[in-house]
Amino acid sequence: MNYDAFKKGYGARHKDIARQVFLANQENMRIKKEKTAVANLEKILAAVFSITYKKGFQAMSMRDLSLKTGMSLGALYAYFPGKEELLSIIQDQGRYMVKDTLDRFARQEDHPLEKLRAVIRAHIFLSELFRPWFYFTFMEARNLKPAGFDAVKAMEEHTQKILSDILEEGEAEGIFRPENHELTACMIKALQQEWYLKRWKYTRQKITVDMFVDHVLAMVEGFCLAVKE
Amino acid sequence: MNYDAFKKGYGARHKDIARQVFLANQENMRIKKEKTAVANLEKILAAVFSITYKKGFQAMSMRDLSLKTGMSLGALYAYFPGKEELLSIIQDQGRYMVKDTLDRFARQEDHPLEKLRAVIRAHIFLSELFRPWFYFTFMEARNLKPAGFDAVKAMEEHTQKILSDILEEGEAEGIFRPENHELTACMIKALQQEWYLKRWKYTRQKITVDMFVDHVLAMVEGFCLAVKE
DNA sequence: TAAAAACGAACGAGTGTTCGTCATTTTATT
DNA sequence: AATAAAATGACGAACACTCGTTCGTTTTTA
Repeated sequence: MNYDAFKKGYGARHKDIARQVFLANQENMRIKKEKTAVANLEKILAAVFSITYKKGFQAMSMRDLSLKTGMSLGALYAYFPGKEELLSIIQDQGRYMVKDTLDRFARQEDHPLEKLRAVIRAHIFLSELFRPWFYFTFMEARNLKPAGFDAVKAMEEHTQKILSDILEEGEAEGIFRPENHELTACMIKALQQEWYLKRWKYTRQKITVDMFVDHVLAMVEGFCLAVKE
Repeated sequence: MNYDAFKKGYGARHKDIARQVFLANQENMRIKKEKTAVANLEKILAAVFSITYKKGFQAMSMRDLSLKTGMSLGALYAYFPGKEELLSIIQDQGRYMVKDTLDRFARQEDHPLEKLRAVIRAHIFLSELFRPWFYFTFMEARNLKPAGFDAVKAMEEHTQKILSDILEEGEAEGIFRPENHELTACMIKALQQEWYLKRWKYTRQKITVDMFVDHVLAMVEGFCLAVKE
């Protein structure tokens, strides 16, 4: 599966994500009608990503956000209780998207090697499709309150476990070499993260997602696969 | 070479780094005597790292810094022209340390495989020794002005080239497999960065630098080494 | 003509930075 | 060795500004 195939198969678009955000936080919003809420949330999210990509969430002022969205300060506060809560809302949604997708792709395959490939691919392709979300989630995690940051850590360890479980399973079947699978899972996660943390580099070097994914898979398989005698 | 050996062999300590910072920025400081300057710079740097690790540089106020260092607001401004310049000073010094060390270790070895190992090890061990510098350099890079950020990009590509050159050289000698060495260099850099970006994870899982380095090397060599017939 | 949504001036708290003043150390002179 | 003079460094109140947030009002929608 390449990126285009993934993109077509993966239903959700930016508007759908905005709708999910609305439904999940409806009780904290003063906006009643879904249509207006979703449309404006989409504008707000896009503006947040655009502004914070360059200077970070802390440095983004509500006036920046007002200017970028074309909405007034007062209007913005109808969509979220405060700046800090806006951060949590985005982080929560970002985590939900990743967890939901990875679990889904892990269940689709049966053979450990295919499962490993599917999960690694899904993560990188998803991070390409929702790059701003991924970048934001990583870079702004430390601005969360302790409870929020704990959720980030838990999520990191959850996705790590998905990978190490697959490796474990594959070792039991004699497909993968015996190794420190926890550590290998960490390495895989590091490689995945590279893609959305340093996109400027790959854009400049004209390296596509598909090339990147293939290289990651080659590297992981070269290390993990049991040598055939 | 393990971390302890690296640590002993690597001369510079925190005080020496503070001295380098003083000598490099002496003309912008109102402090004349080296001894006082170095002692206070050490306090300032430590305070900056301690504060920004949790909330980032933008969110650190000069009053936070004053409180943590025990120095008055007025005194702080005798050591750097302004908050933004303080950021550049730390970033510049961080880059200088990495470049200087990597170039040194690359020159020490002759055989491509040994050179590759030495450079990878040196980078990770250095990031362990000066973890706050590395974390700060990565996380606060986007707060720099365009010129500063360009320097960061150039540095990233310089260290990538050190690695890809070694791989190229090794391929010519038949030691390494023919591959997209640029991309492999990127992967190696991603693995190295993982160590200082997610230290909390490795501390919790009781994984030492030496274990981490060995795993990275095993992975890289498993992928790069030509198969012996 | 209500209900819903958007508006933006106003508020108090917190920001980076300056500068006149004071304490301390070094140098020069007796 | 004692003292005066000069240089150095530290201090923190004060300034102009920006921040997140509120709320009474106006505009738009149904």
